[in-house]
Amino acid sequence: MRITAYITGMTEAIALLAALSEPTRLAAVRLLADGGEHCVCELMYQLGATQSRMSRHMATLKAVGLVSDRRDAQWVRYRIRNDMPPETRAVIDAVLAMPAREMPVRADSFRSVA
Amino acid sequence: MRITAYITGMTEAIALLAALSEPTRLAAVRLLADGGEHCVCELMYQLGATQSRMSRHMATLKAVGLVSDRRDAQWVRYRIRNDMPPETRAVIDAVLAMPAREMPVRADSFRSVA
DNA sequence: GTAATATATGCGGTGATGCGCATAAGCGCA
DNA sequence: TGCGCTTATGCGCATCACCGCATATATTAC
Repeated sequence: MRITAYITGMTEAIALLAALSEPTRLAAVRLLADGGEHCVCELMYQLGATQSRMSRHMATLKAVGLVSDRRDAQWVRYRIRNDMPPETRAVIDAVLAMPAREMPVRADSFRSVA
Repeated sequence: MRITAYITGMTEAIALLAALSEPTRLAAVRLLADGGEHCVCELMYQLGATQSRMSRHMATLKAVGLVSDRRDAQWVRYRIRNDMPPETRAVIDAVLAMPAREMPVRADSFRSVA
C-alpha cells in the first residue's frame, strides 16, 4: 500500500495499518509509547537500524500523523502526537497490547472442518 | 510485508496489521464483522473484486487466523474466527471503529513548531 | 459420464516498498 | 569560516505484493 497518502484517496485506517505493519516502524511506535521524546539517533541505536532507514521510517510515521517532530539543536525529537483522533489512538493501544509472540505454525492451515 | 507467516519469524501483530492494511481485505473483514457466513462469490460481488483476487485475499486472512472457511456444496463460506485471542479481536474492533474517512491533506507535513 | 457453478492456484507482469550508499542540509561551536 | 554531529534525501537496486489470465479442482445436477 502506498503510504504517501497526500495524493491518493486512501482511508485513514488503511494508512494507519500500513504504517504500523512494518516491523521497525511498529518497534519505533513501541518506544515512543512511553510518551517521551526520542531523537533519531536513539531510535536507530535501540532498534539496530541504519540512519537513513530510521529517518525514512519516522518520516512515514509522521506522514500518517502518528508522530510529530521538533528540532532541538542537532537533534530532531520525535514523539507520539497527542492530538490524534481517539479512534486512532485506540487502534495503537490495542496493537501495542498484543504480545510480541511470533506467528505459530497453524495446524489448520487447510480447510476447517464443518 | 510478507504475510506468508508460516516460515518467517513474523510477529503476530505484524501479520495481523499487514493482513488488514490491504483495502479489499479490510473491506472483507468489515463485511464478515456481522458474524455471519459469506461465500467468496458474495464477497466479490459486494466488493467489486475479481474471483481470483477475492479468493487469494480470503486465503491471506485465513493464513493469519482471522477467518475460517467451510465447504458448503459448491460454496466456501468464510466467517470471522471466534476463537481469536482477545488482543487480536480488540485490534480488529478498534480498526473497524475507525471512520471510513479519507486521509486529510495535512497542513503540517513540514516540521512541527517547537 | 457431461455440464454448470464456485473456488483455488500456477504463471508472468508491474508497480510499490524497503534498503544501502553517498551526499546534502541543519545546527552548534571554536 | 570551518569542523563535527545529526538528520534528510536523491539514486539505484532487489524484493515483494497485488493483479489478471488461464487452468485446475470441487461439488451438484442432469
